[in-house]
Amino acid sequence: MEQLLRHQIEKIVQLTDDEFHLVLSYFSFRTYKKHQYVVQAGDMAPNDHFVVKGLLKSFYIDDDGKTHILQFAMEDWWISDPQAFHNRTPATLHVDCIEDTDVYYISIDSREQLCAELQKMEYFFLKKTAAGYIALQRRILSLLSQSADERYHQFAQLYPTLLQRLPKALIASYLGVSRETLSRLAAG
Amino acid sequence: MEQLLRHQIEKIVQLTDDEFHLVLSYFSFRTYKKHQYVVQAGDMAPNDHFVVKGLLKSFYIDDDGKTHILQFAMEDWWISDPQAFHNRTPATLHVDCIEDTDVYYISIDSREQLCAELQKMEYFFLKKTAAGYIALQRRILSLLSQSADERYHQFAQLYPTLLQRLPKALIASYLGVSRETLSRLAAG
DNA sequence: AAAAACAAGTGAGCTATATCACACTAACCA
DNA sequence: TGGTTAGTGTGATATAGCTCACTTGTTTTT
Repeated sequence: MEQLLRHQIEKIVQLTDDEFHLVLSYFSFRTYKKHQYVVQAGDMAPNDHFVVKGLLKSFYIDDDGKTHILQFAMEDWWISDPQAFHNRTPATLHVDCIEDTDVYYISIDSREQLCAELQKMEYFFLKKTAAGYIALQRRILSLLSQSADERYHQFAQLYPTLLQRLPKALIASYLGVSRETLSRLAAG
Repeated sequence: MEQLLRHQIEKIVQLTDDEFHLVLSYFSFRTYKKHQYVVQAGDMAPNDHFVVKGLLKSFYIDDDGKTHILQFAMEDWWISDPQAFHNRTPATLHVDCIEDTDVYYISIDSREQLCAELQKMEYFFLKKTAAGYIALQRRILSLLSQSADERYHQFAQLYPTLLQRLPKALIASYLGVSRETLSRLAAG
């Protein structure tokens, strides 16, 4: 379970056993039930969460009360309200659990202490954030250039696991398509 | 001119004169003419560019030959093909100049050496990348939840300078709207 | 075991935005 | 300095995707 986190870090920087135990000491572990909220808009949300088991989503509720999904996170992924996390401001997003979920989480303060103590962890977080940035640019490009149908099929190809584990209505909300339209696309 | 770069860094970390000269020694300076390419899709593009003067765009050309603008950059902004930069792979985006432009640029290798030598610069780049990530999330949200009209007026409010300096067709491409539709929105 | 809530599909009509076509003006450059 | 190209506006028509309304099957909940 810890190994999942260690393995993820070691894709980018190598750690001795002692170093990994230092890293781990800055994290906490927690369990959530399906439907439980991890972050609520309006509250402070100073933690970033590494998913060990389960499935979550982060989403925004707009002025018309419509829900828009920004991110899913399953095993080996991270999730938070990044703005609330980095700027220490109240959350504007919600994060909740689609399945029973286990996470390791770390506060922004702990993360900065950890990076000060173990320099290569700052390199790790920099690489991780840059990779996230690139992924978001790709998603913007797909929203700008692809039809609903193309986006759906690309999603299906890219995340076959999520396709199975998620209700279609959530995928629709992530892709920026209505439930009904996605249902018609999925058929063809 | 150097001061612009120094000032931007010092919004996040403080530097002594010696430290700033060290930082600057890792950058190079270059001038571009309007219409000149800074990055061409297919080429290696290992540099990130800090704009001292001028205006640029990064864009993707899709399979139908349509252009989609990912980013503009004017004074005090950074621009690159992030994927090509971070992963040292050939570019998939183009970057070119909308006006005559001056930049300081740094290669990924130089940046990593600089961070190894001056730890707080790694903190600076981490913060900068995180801020960029948050901005992209906001843009995704606006693509998911807002109408063309709302996106245009939000852009106009957020970037009044760009509104004046850019041809409307480029703004349309950035917002994911046709030139004609944007022209009709701009009127109302 | 019944009732309620969730998930998925589908028809009918509507609307925001795209596309195509043309006109006009201003800016650039040979 | 006159010809070409860039920028903008606007009408007419087409269409992808939305909304609303209903059905049916499947999990949860009690």
